[in-house]
Amino acid sequence: MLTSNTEEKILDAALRLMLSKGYPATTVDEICEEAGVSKGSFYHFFNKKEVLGLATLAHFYRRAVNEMQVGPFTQIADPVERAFGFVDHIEAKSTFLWTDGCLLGSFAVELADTNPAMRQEVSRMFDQTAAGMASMLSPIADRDGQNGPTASELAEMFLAVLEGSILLARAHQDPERIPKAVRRFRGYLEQLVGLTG
Amino acid sequence: MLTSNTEEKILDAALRLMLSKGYPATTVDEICEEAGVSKGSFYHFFNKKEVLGLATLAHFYRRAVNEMQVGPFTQIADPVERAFGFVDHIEAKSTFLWTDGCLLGSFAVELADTNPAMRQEVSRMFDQTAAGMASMLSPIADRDGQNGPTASELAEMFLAVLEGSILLARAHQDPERIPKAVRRFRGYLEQLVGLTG
DNA sequence: TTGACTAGACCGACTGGTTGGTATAATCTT
DNA sequence: AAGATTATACCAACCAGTCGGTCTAGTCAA
Repeated sequence: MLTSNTEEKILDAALRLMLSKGYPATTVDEICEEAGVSKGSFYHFFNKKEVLGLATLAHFYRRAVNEMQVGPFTQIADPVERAFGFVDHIEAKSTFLWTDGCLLGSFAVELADTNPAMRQEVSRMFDQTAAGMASMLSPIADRDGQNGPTASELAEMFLAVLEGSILLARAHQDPERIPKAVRRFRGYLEQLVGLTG
Repeated sequence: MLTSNTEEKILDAALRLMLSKGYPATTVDEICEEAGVSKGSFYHFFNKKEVLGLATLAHFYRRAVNEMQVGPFTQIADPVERAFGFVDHIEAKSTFLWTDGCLLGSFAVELADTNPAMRQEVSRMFDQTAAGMASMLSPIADRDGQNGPTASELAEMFLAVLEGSILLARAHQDPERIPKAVRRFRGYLEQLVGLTG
């Protein structure tokens, strides 16, 4: 193999553990044990725990972005219907993506005050995600006159509903709360287009 | 003095540190230093770190519940107007309450998988808060026929928007996102009553 | 009033175990 | 051989929690 799979085993183990216990509570020794890799190997690939943290964040984000962007909704011609198709797609993928939590949210909660580099990276990823959502939802915002929310406001609200419901789902040990929250947000969007349509 | 203020100094320091860095990353030594208290005193009042964690959670929750329940909106006679007054009150208090984060949310993210007692307590507090919100918002749900969301669904959505926006505000270091999210949620409620009113 | 006694508040040195990180040697792969 | 990779032993710093003991305020008998 061109690139050894040790690095990926470490990333997968780190992702699992950090989602479950958070960044500070996840120890390097634990990651090595979970990945079936020695500590020497670990520090060969990641010279600091923080480097692994950023790599794990990117690992999670790449996967999530891909899952969110690839779906049948991309084939829908009508912009408004495509927007709703996008929301339905998020709903369908939500438990698979976030049953164990969202690493962006976890890092935001745990590291925003103490680790500027990590906070900035999370902020950048949230902005990028919101921008993608805004472009998908803009047909709905456009149909709703001047008084309604803008596309980026809709995206920000969607993100907040998602992150909030992921958090509540963890607190209640009930992953189904995430798709339910997405569906309720869809109801809000339906009202928006219903007002003028 | 009948009861020393050492216990409260410890609780205040613990709240500040745990909001900023999270539970696992906050050390007992650090709390003692921040509170200006010796380690012996700490373990005189709290025999385990987990006991302090639960006490700090209760400390935060008591304060938040009080801030949320006491406000001019309680004087409004019309139920629907009172519901909107409640949302406005949350908006007004939101930066004061959650600029540094929400301990329920932090603990949910960090401890849901590893500390069952803590997770259950957070879950209970969220349920109680949602119940209070549901009773405030039920006049809006009632006015919106059978197809619309129930009062408890509105409350769950409000909670998700709040926790989600608190998280995003931390990620972006922009506390103003919280009241903005609350106002957008208010817009959603306005649409709900506008449909049949 | 005074002195013996008690209970709870408080102190800081200490311990056993864990942490992130390093040094060094062995083992693959080409 | 030679660089890339992996394994093991190890370190200083730090962690939660313990321990023996001091201090202070109050109680109560004489």
